Amino acid sequence: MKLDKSDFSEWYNAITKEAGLCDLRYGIKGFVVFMPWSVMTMNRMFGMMEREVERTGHVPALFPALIPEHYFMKEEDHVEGFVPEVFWVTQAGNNPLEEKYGMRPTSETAMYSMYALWIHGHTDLPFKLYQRCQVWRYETKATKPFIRSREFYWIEAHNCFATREDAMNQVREDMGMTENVIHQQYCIPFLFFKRPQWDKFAGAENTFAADTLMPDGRTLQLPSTHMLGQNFSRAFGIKFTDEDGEEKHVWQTCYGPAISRIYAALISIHGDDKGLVLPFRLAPVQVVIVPIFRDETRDMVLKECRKLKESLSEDFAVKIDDSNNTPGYKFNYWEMKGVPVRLEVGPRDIEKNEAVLVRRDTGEKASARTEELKGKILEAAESMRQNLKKKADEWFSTKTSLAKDMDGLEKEIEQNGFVRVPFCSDGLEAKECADALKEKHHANVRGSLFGSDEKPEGEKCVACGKDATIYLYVARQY
RNA sequence: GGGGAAAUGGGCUAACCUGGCAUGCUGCCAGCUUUGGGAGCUGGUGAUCUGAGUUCAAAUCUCAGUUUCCCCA
Repeated sequence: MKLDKSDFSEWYNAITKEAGLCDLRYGIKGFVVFMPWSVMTMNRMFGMMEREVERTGHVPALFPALIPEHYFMKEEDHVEGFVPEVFWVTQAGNNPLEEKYGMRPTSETAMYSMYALWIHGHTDLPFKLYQRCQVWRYETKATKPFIRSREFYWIEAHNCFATREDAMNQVREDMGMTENVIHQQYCIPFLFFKRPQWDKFAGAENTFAADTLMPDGRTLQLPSTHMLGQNFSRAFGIKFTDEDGEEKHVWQTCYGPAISRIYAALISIHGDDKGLVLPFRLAPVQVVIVPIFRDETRDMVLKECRKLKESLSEDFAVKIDDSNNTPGYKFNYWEMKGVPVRLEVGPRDIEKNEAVLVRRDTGEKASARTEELKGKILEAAESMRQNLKKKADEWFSTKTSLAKDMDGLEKEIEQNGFVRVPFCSDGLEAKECADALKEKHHANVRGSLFGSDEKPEGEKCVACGKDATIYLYVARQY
């Protein structure tokens, strides 16, 4: 099987099949079977993200997957935004239900109906809860495994605070978690944008989203964190008595890293023409031992491999490939799977008390003394993490360009990536301008760069030509 | 949301135009054999997406459905 990443769409379809990540043959549109190799990595991703979420004071809970319609309808904007993509349960057994139940597309309305019962006083705050679950959305856009499907797997954290300021600090903490895990550990680069008003989460005051880029230059939204203000707390009656004895509505935030989608970015950004390249800590098999033997050396070599596996298993996920395939086949197979470290062990190595260590990212081979292997593997693991991150960051940093007018935008958007443009506003009144960009250039406004206070001076909006007040970033989008 | 293409053993595919025995590779199973970059031989296993229509006869023609892929919004 020949992979060619220069045709990303083909590469992506091929790798999901060849590396055994998912099976599209289930037969319901947008519903995909995730297979062990992807699930094992996503489990590790979940684990790291959950540790981070708990480190920052969140506790876990699990809410029902079904949401009664009347919960769903409480917050007006939320209804408008989400109802078109809800799957509804209308019948149980042979009996039609009196009230239909929505399969959660996100859990605000499920969780906040309970929050209203649980939160009473300021000592209950901050209130930080998360759950790991799957959600369902009736997507009308083209579905693609992991990138966009009608059922996906995520973590959602839902927090309540006494003040707007506390809530805004949570938004910043969410961004920090995203940096710590998704950038530092998954080695995926992104920019945080403040979404324009016409593209925020349904029911939120403001939405901040981490956008990465796929190899074809189109952007993919990773976690977003939302400043909900008091929209939901008013709709659901989540109130607390403050120190001053006054009853107030809580200020809320929510944060949603979609692990299955982040996985799509992970495999796409790091993969190459030989297959997946997995960061060491996310690999289901971190070290694969390939024994090399002839008939007469077979038993001896396998015995040494087992000894080696035993000595390394305490620290790493190790597998011996003792199948009857040839070494070349095994090399290609495990490279396709993205296993970070391969150890080749044959009679020549055993004689010298060594093993050949091969790292997946560079293909570099080096012999190492058996007793030094653990250290060498740890070294390679850290070096690969840094290398993957550096490579991805460097590529990503070249993918933002500038344009001052439509002609410039037309030219730059063809190179793909983000294009920074002067814009009249990011308020609702500028939606028409955004629609114009979408129509003319298939370019989506992603928002203003968070934390940047760059102001255009004397520049005109690329769409309407009025005085520009803000720089926005646009990109073609998944 | 609009348009196009496709669907044949587990995977890839031939046959489809011009209706009549379903081809090859790969995988899988068994045996032999083989191992420092995708080995070989022998035997075996396994398929026309679903439903309707036309016809003596449908993988092939017609219609509908489902799913997948591509392009546009």
